[in-house]
Amino acid sequence: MRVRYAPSPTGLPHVGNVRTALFNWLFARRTNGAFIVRVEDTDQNRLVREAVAGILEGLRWLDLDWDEGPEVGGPYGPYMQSERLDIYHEAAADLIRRGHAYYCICSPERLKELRKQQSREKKNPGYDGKCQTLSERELQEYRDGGNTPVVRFKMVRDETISVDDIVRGRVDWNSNLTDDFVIIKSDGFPTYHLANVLDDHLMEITHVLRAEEWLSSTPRHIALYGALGLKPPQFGHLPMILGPDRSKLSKRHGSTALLEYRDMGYLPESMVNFMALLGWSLDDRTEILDRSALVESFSLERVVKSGAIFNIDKLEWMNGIYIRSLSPEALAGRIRDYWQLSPPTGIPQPVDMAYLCRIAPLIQPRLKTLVDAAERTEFFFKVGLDHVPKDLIQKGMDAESTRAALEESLALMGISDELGADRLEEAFEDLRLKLELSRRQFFSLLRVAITASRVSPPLFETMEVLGRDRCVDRITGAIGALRG
RNA sequence: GCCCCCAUCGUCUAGUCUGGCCCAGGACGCCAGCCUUUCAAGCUGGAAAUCAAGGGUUCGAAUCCCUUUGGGGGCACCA
Repeated sequence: MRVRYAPSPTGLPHVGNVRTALFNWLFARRTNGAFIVRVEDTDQNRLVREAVAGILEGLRWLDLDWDEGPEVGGPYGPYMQSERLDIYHEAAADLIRRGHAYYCICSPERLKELRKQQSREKKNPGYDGKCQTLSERELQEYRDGGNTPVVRFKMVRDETISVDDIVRGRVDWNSNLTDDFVIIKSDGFPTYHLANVLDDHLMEITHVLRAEEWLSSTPRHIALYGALGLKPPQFGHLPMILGPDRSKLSKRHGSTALLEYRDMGYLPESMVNFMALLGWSLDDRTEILDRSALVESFSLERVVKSGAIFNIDKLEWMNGIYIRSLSPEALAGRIRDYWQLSPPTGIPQPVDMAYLCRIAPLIQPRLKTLVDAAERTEFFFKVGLDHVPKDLIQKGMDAESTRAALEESLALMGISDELGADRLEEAFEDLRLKLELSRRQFFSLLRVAITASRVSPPLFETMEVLGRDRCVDRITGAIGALRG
């Protein structure tokens, strides 16, 4: 099996696009086939130079490796369509020679006028075939004027074109509903239809798995394969990914580009798992499937037909699952890498990895994304904390009793060595009984003293990781804040 | 306007081919409880779908047939 991902470098690919790439990749890996990346850069106007790099970076982030394509090459290259123009020209010339295509010199103005008239008359928009009867002399005159004609495919007439789509079953079209479409543009570049069909054949693609938006141009492709004397590949039109309003996903729906999700602190493994479940499922219960489980179980038979809304709440949940499945060291590594990508304001970089590895298990169950790591861990790194007296003073207490409790705590820390969480808890529990405070009162004020926040990871584990000196500093700071 | 695709909880989906195990299962989210020094996590429970609607076929239909409605995609010298 040979499948391909054929992005056009007009910008950063969005998640729908990448989901299609993922399904192709999964199918290739599942069947021990080949996954090919081919860049469809035939539109010179919309071309974005850095786009190819962004596309490949996205694939690498998700660890979707390609067997042939940019950077890795392969026996069917080049894999950039802009480097294959001769192939398209030759094929177009052959189609013209055999009467399947013809030159067209109609101006954009005439085509626009034609469409306007057609919509006025409530007829189907489409080229009327005027240039089918173009004479050699007219063509020559056009060229002498410094113009380059386009080439149109002479669409077959009075036929039923059908495809046996892998996910949709059989679909039929009346060939008369498709007009004579352009296959070579006036700038000499092929249109998608020609380039795509030719390359899929030349690269021996066996299965074309693409989004449903392509379904309606499939009759053109099949007609093209026919005129070229080629056997079409198998087609499978995948459901689309939709915005919350159920329309085709686009920029106006907010974050749609794949790499934005990396920037928002999502793990690539949760992206892969989540996207795989958009339009595919294993069974009636399995939600968590890592890449190897996906490769093992993916099948086109279980792809659904209807479009799916990208539900970020579920992604967030799944990201939490994957974060919790990491070892503390691995999580610390992810956080460090993420901070390298977008440095947090309150935490000096580079960060002490040994320390971060001890912090990691404390925040692990509390993270939804890697973004959360900064605010959750900031107090571990800060030198002077800003204690808010009103947060320090608990219900049923006043500044004086709070200060007294902190003084006692400070004394307790002062006499002890570095202690583990369990020993700390025992010691402070004894102190609490002596002070006749409730657990809520005492541990809450201690928590605020230690972290300058009412919310934190478990208190004594936090204190253990911070170490005696930092704890002493913080309690001292808290006492100072109460006085000021 | 024309062509094509699709239709199960708010969302992702299982079940549809091979009618009965489905007065519809799971997950996210939501609500409640438990755990608990905070916040999470975890555990338990709950609300949530007249299976888009209507008509058939059948002893029996989410599943088969017909019609309707709704949604989406496409109709470029864009992909």
